[in-house]
Amino acid sequence: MRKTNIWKSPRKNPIQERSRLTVDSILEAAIQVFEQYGYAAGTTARIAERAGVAVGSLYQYFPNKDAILVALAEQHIAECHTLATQAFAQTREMTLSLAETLRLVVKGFIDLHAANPQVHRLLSEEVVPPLEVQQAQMAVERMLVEEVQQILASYSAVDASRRSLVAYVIVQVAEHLTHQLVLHPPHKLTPEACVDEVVQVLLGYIQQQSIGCDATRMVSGTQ
Amino acid sequence: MRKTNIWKSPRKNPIQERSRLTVDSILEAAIQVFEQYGYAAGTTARIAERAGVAVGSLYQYFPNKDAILVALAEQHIAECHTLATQAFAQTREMTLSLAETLRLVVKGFIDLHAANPQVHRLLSEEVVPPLEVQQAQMAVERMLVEEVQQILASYSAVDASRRSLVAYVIVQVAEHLTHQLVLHPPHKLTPEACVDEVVQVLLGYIQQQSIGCDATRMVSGTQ
Amino acid sequence: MRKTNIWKSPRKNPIQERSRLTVDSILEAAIQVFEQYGYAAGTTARIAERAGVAVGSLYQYFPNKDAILVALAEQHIAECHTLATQAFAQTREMTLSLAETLRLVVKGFIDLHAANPQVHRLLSEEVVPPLEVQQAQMAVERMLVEEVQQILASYSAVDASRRSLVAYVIVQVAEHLTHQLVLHPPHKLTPEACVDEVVQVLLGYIQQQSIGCDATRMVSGTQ
Amino acid sequence: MRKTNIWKSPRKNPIQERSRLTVDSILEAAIQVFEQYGYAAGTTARIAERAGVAVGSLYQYFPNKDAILVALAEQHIAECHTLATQAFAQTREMTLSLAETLRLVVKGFIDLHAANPQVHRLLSEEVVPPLEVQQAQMAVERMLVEEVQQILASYSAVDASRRSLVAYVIVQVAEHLTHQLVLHPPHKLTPEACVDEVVQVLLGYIQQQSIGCDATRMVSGTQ
DNA sequence: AATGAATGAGCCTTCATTCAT
DNA sequence: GATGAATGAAGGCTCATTCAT
Repeated sequence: MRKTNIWKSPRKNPIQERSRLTVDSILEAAIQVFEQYGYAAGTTARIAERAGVAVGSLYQYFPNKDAILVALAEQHIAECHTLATQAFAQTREMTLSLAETLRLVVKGFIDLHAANPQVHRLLSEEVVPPLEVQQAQMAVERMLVEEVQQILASYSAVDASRRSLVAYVIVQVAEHLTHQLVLHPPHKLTPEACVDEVVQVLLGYIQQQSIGCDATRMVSGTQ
Repeated sequence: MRKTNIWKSPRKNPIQERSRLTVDSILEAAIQVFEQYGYAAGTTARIAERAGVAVGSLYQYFPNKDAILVALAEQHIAECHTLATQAFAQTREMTLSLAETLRLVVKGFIDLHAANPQVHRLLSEEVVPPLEVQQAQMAVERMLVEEVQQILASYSAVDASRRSLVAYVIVQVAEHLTHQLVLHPPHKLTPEACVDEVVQVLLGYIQQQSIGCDATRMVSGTQ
Repeated sequence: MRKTNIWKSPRKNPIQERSRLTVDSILEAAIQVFEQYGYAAGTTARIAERAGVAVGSLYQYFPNKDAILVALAEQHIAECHTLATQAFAQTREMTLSLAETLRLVVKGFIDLHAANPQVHRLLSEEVVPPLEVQQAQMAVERMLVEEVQQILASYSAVDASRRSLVAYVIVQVAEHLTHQLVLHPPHKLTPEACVDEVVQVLLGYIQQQSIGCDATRMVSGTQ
Repeated sequence: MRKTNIWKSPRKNPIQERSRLTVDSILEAAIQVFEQYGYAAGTTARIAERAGVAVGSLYQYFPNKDAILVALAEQHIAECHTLATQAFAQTREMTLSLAETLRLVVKGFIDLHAANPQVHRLLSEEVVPPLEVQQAQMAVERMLVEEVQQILASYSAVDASRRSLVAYVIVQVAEHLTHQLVLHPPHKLTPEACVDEVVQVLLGYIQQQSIGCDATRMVSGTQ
């Protein structure tokens, strides 16, 4: 993945019915195989076998191994985009407290990760995807940051000058904590308790903003 | 890495001067090569070449490729342990506000990651290390959580019943944010400003604790 | 061969026509290459080259180098079994003198060795085959000893108490002499003359039995 | 061994005391290592280690790995020559029956093999030695055949025209049977009983000669 | 002379990719 | 379009041999 940077787009647009089924089964098989063996050791032969097709057929739809990962990435990113859009739409439709809104957002993040933990892990950790995919990932992240920023604005929770930075940090924290949660769920903690905890982190951070900008000074006063 | 789990210890103990030099150059080269190509594509030939030795020499000191990573891991973990111990020792020696203590802790985390960002990334993301190494990693994390817990206790900042959980979350957040900071330093933000931001997140979370346990209720009341 | 004792079964069952041809050409090439270079220096690359295929094809049908030898062994042992069965069946169908029967048996042994002298040499001398193959070899030998024993019984040539031992010795002698004959045919001696000689050794040994059990005493009396 | 046919003589004649000790320890170690790992897998490093010297020292006395085997061979062949000469000298000094003489000869053969079974196996089976060594081996064998021929002559046991052939066969049989005996001693048979058996084979064969030259005719007459 | 670290050709094996059927 | 046998470059690793110390 890192070595060969030849990322091409799928060879053909599978319009026909059977083609689509084949492509889907290959992608599904790829997820399982990459999860079980990792990307490097997840051979095309194994993917084809699990998909129930011949290697040759695999190469009929994907010009090379990397293209499978790209397809997976694009699919995953699109899914994320949809999920995020829906979640934020909800927060706008309903009239909620900041905490409840945050809970909804965090819930959305968890859904994002739960959708395909393996693919997400693959893309965010094991592999360095092609620029094209990286940009798509960053676009989604930018969108998340912007949405959070709007939420902050709508609640007048944070000074405008810091809103962008705070939103970025919130996305980072939410991203990592939910990621961790989905991949390594801590026993002795119900999913709801987990969400509560993440919300507390974010809420605490936001409330901190209205107290003062300089952490040291702020806390000094507290003591 | 995932497939073959044969992790052995180094072949010979490099006592002699020349040996140590060779081993060091191999480890240094390995870091660079793994960083540039990833673990799977980071071939032993490339490592040897960059180290300026023959492959044979590499295998004189490491029984196989995985052993190089283990050596790297052990070296890195030891370094982390030392760094963490020192940082926490400082917080105890000096009389500081909670915020200042947190800043010291965050500074320690950043040093931890800055020491060998690539190796850290390799171990925490790309690769599934042998149990032995995993346990060492977990031991360090447990130690971090415990130290943070003691800090919380010394400041009576968090209810005893939640202290352990809060400490765990703090370590997670600090861990990820500093990791992100070191690997992808956001331009338009000085390092100090970064530290401030992380401290605010943690501080906000901690102060949240003294207000109420249930985030929703707590915030509802606030509004 | 001695070091790594990982013997697996062939990777896939060659059902298709082309596959079988490839497998056969590989086995044939292996015989030649092992004969010319010995097992250790008979590299898979050389075998593939002589077989006119790529190394990859070799590994499509054999999981590793040892598996080739195992296949060779099994093939050879099966051939031996068939040959031996046929030879002994002949001796039963026809009414022959002991000498003529022995000649038939010796002829069978020679055919056994002539079938694949190189493979036989490989298995019996150069290499330590896996237990599985060893047992098959021993099974064939046991069968030979038993058949010879029955012949001895049918001719009442040897006292029952010594029949088993004598049969064992006969097989040993026949085995080695014919082996030697096929591999290093002595010039100045026609094949028939060779057979005659072996038969004389065996016949002499058998006739010795009816004279007396103690060689020394027996011969002393003769002088 | 088969691949590289570069057999040179030892680099230097170890006259000095310490040198001889080193050479001897290397040869002794080589025997053990070749026995345990086989020739191909018996590395020079292991030999040196077991001999308690550095690899470099090994190469001070032997130009390459094969040279060690040659030295072993020459040593072994010389030993065989000595042993054989002594054994046959005995048969001449004493006045013995043919059977007793044969027993002495067989005893000699066993001593030959018992001296260094491993080296003998190595040379006669696993490895194709250089022409030089092969010739030395053949010279010893020729000597054995000649001695046996003289014994046959002295006992007027075999017609002069067949004496050479019979002697050759006797050596072959004795050679193989004793070889087998030493390497795979059959349980349920005392060493003495083994010797008896071999003597019987040989004696039977010899006595056969005085009956008739053509096995078929001879046996036909018997019927 | 002795040492043992260094060397690198060469071995076994894998796997992405192609192409005849 | 589908198949899967064939391909061969490339990777991990070994070990006979050399040479600076």
